[in-house]
Amino acid sequence: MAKRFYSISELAREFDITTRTIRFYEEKGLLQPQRQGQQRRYSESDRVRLTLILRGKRIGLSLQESQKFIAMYDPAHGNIDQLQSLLTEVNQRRQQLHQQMQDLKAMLTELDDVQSRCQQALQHAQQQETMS
Amino acid sequence: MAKRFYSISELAREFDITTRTIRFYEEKGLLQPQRQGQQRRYSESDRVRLTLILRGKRIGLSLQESQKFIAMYDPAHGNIDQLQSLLTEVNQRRQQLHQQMQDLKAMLTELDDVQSRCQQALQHAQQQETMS
DNA sequence: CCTTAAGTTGACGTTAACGTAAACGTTACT
DNA sequence: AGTAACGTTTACGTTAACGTCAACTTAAGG
Repeated sequence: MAKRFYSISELAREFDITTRTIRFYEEKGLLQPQRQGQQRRYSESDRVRLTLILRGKRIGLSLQESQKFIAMYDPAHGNIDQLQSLLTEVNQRRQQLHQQMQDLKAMLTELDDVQSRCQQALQHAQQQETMS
Repeated sequence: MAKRFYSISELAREFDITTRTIRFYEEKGLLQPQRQGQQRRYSESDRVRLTLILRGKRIGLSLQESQKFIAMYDPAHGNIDQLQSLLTEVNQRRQQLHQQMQDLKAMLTELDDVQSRCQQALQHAQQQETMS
């Protein structure tokens, strides 16, 4: 089984971020670790939240957006209206993510293009070099 | 054929951004429109650059990063060393984009999960409602 | 007891990416 | 001549996401 609890600097090392950053996330309401006296104790679920936040950052989400995403995941949506609005939000997010997918694919093929042209150019340049 | 030139507000309308934003991108060296007297005239290639910038933003790139991407695209890389370092940079970028792809896919499947659970809950809730 | 390592709470500083407002010029009606 | 509609520069304001101290506490080891 995994470890029961983590200290702040353990998490910082694991994810290669500073402790300041972790405390900042707490300040913004993205994490709520327990306390043992003064010190913060991070549970496995805190750790998961942190990975979600950082994944969000990698794809360009703001902390607020990541917060909303995480809120979507846990199942505490009581009445019908809430469920409805949650569903519409889910669909909006899906749209956005699909758009990002398209953008990523486009950029990747463009990179392929750059790469092959670049290699071509290298071939020529190196031939020139051996000629001189 | 497309239009020869665009005014700043035309582009602003088309891309749903402010003229301030466009001038800001110029300030940062991402655009270099011609001038006709005082006023800026944007060519088709300026317009393309703008779309690239905005696409970059959608996937979470900073303006500097977009700038580098765009710089990669145009073929003005003279000597061998430059070509080599360009190739390594291309590969780094590719890595990063692939990571983003993974992240996106993960989030999308999680959204699928949320959605189905959400619909389940709605079913139950609505049944409850007709019972009362 | 002293030091060292890790933790804590303020509080101010910084960078990116614009927003906002002032003060002004140019063209185009009417 | 007046007044919109569009453009310009300059400059200060703002928000997010931390960085960077400073001043303090707490726990562990020699």
